[in-house]
Amino acid sequence: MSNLYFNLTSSFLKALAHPTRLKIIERLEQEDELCVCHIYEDLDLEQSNVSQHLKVLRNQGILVSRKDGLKVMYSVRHKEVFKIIDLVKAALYNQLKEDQKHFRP
Amino acid sequence: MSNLYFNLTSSFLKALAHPTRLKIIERLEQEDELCVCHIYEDLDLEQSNVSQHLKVLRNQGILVSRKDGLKVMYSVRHKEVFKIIDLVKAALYNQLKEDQKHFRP
DNA sequence: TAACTATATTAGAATATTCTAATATAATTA
DNA sequence: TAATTATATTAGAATATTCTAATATAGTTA
Repeated sequence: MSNLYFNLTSSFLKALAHPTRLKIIERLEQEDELCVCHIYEDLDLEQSNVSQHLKVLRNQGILVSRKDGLKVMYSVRHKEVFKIIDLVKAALYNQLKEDQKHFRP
Repeated sequence: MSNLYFNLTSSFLKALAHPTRLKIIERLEQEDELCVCHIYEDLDLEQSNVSQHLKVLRNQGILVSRKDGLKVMYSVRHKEVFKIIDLVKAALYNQLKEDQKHFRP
């Protein structure tokens, strides 16, 4: 595999690798499409901070946005993203399950 | 989902999100188990740099190591990791394919 | 046990990420 | 058109990541 591939892949993963950005993506799995105002109210975060995180995700092609009057509506571009996060969750679950074994009383 | 879950997930993703660490994991998919010396020679990197990256991956539970004389052998702990990276690759591929459409001459 | 080999750790500089606070932009409505 | 609303951008401080170079540790062999 080429250097380009490793760089693109790590950039993609880096964009996902932040608690706030994962929360945004989770909300967008539940709601399909949300305006910025709903996202930062739901997550109880600063508007500018959420805007910055949304920019990271959109720049990486993970989210798309469209204007709707004053609002900007965001949504996940490709559903694969949800699958990736689910797999990470599964991997973490298996790791913790195995770690637990070594602590049996 | 809890804050703990988002933090664990983002830590896991962050550990994967580096070109060198992705290269290490790719080599370990081809070879199953490798000593540090083979890894840094293959990737043409500093020994201490590779040791640091291996530490990140092991701390996150992505790699495991065992001693074999002077050498330390590393391997991927759970194959799910390969699947995660493959899915990222697929997502990137689909994104690029779609981007391409908008540049048709 | 001294020298050697493989790996790990540390310090510190360079760079990148993240947040807050302030400000800018763009669309809407009075 | 002025005020309002929703979002984006910027500056800059705080923190985190990454690399190199030097050194430490641990196991092996002469």
